[in-house]
Amino acid sequence: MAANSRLTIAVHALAWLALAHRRGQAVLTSDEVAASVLTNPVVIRRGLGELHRAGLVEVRRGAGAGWRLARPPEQITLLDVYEAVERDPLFAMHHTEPNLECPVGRGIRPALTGVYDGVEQALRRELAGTSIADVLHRTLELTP
Amino acid sequence: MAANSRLTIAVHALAWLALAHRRGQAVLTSDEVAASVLTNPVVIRRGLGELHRAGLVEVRRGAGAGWRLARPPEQITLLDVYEAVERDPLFAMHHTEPNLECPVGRGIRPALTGVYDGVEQALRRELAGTSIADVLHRTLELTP
DNA sequence: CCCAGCTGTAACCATTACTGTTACAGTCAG
DNA sequence: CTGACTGTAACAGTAATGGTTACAGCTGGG
Repeated sequence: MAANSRLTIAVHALAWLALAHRRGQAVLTSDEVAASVLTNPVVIRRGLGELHRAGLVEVRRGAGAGWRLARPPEQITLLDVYEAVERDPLFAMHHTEPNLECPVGRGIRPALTGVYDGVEQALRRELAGTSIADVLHRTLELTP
Repeated sequence: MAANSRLTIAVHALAWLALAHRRGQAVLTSDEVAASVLTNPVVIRRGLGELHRAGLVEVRRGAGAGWRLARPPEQITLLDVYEAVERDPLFAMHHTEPNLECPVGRGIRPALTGVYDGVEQALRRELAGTSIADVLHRTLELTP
């Protein structure tokens, strides 16, 4: 499925913002986040930009600029993050329309749409059950 | 996520095999399946090849060759198909290992692995609840 | 009011996956 | 033996991703 790491990068950045805030550091620059994720700052700015558009983080420009969470980490779920960074549906339909003269070709798309919708709902329910605060908690728990 | 249509193609092919069998046609060639999906027969042979490796379909070679379901469509779930055609996990980790000197970089991977596993389990449960027979039923229901 | 320091974004590259296509060797029922 | 079909390699076009450089735009603090 050519899985991407955007959700991982975004959650990592948010958890790092949450921890920094708890430690008294109001904002982090894209360079500072990139130093934890170990990637290029532009990749971080792109990812945090999507989260900003979704209202999950705030950004200050100019001197003393940087990023911070727009609301407490308990109130940001992985579903919020998923919706912010993921555009495509889980499963794609046929690239070209199937043969409508075949009974299967005619009815398969709406039938699959129903099933796929159910799967996406299940995935969303699961993602909604975990917050950035939960992730941070488990992260620190695992590395004493 | 660069979603692909392999699951869709595979389910379409299986539903078509199930219907053809019900109509008295023992096997279908890749050309016949391709005519319903409207794609190249090689694409079908590739897809059905994966299903064959997973034991979901049987194939006969030589003259009078073709494909058929290895077991009744009620006993083939979309989870079976998903596992046969999808290799990558739903969400990828960082491409490069994060900074282990950062507490978040150190613990984020196992923390996310736990969450991602839960999501995949939810997705699998959902897929396991639908069989090829169900899909065929809904397909024909929607196109009288 | 200016400037250092940072964001936002365009542009480009290498890599990879997917779909579609041609070609051809291997297989086997009749 | 042969025709019909499978299995698979090889290749092309398209697209997404992650990484990188470059640079215009913004703004708090001096």
